Amino acid sequence: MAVFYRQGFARTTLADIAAETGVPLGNFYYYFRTKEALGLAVIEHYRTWLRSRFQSWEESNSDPLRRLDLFIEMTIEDADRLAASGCPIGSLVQELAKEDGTLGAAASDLFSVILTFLEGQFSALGRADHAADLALSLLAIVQGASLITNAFHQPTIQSRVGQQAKRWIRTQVDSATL
Amino acid sequence: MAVFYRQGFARTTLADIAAETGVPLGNFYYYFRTKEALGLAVIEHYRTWLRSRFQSWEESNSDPLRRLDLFIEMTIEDADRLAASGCPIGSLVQELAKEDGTLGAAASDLFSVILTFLEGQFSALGRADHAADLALSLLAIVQGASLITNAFHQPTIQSRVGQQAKRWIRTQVDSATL
DNA sequence: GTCTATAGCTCGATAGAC
DNA sequence: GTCTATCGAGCTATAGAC
Repeated sequence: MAVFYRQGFARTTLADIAAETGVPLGNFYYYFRTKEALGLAVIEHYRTWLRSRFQSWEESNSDPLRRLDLFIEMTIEDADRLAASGCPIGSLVQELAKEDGTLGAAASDLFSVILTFLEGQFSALGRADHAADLALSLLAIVQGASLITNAFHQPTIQSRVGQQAKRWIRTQVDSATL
Repeated sequence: MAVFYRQGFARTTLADIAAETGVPLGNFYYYFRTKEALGLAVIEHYRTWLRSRFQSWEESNSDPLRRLDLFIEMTIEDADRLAASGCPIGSLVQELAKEDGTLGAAASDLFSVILTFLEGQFSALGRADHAADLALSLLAIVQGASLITNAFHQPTIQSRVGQQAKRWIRTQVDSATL
């Protein structure tokens, strides 16, 4: 996962992973039939990681607005990694979306998991009418921020855009409360 | 440019370009010393294209708010291409940002060109205080939208997020006018 | 300047000893 | 199950005829 994240999927060779893990090259093909299968396993890991993250937020926090803040703050706390290699999920989606097939669909499905969570929070905040649009916009701004953060290798960008996103959410929620 | 855009830089071979253009493989190395030099030429083309686009908007339209709308509408009109292959500039930046060196820096510089234009419009709208942050946020939301649009291959996503972005701009500008 | 052929290398995947 | 050696395909880049 670490090597795929740092270098991207296509640019990472099995020899790279073998060197970093100490696992001999041939062993991978005992557990994974192809490099694509290895990629699918990584995507599956991200999926379960996302689900457990969201579940823990929903259990430990009853305020939907606070949960949306946690989502944004997570990316701000990760800003150093984002500046170095971008969002691990976003760059996976971007790289694999262009090639059709199983891998691209599996990666894109990670966005569905995120969108479902965000939509739930906006609905709970009284914006069930446009929850889907608001979720799309929030995911877009966070993903775009991490792309720019990575492009300029400047962690502060993620934080600056993140603060704007928090303010934007409040304008959307306040207009519903009125 | 078309093949790089559809397939990405790394995944595109010179044989692909030769097949699509009818230019024999060896000829490329008469005009470009390496594949990287060919990539730099493509980036340079995008840069001049961006500059002429922005200049034409500034000449034909005196309202900065209208110019920001034009920027968003451009991505909406391009939604079909975005759904198929993502933003040509954004995917270039994403792919090349991870590898250091000339190519990544040149690609990221395209974002600087866009940000400078957006910043100018926000400043003209009376938000000189936070023009840089607003420009970052607008670029982020448009780039993120195109990533999601591409991930799900659904052109409508770009339009839905674009409308949200237009509304967001107005809330930022109105608060300055008050 | 244009084109063909191919060198030199790297990668994913496999064979087969242990 | 673990590991080494290597095959075959495909890539960038070059050599050299025209």
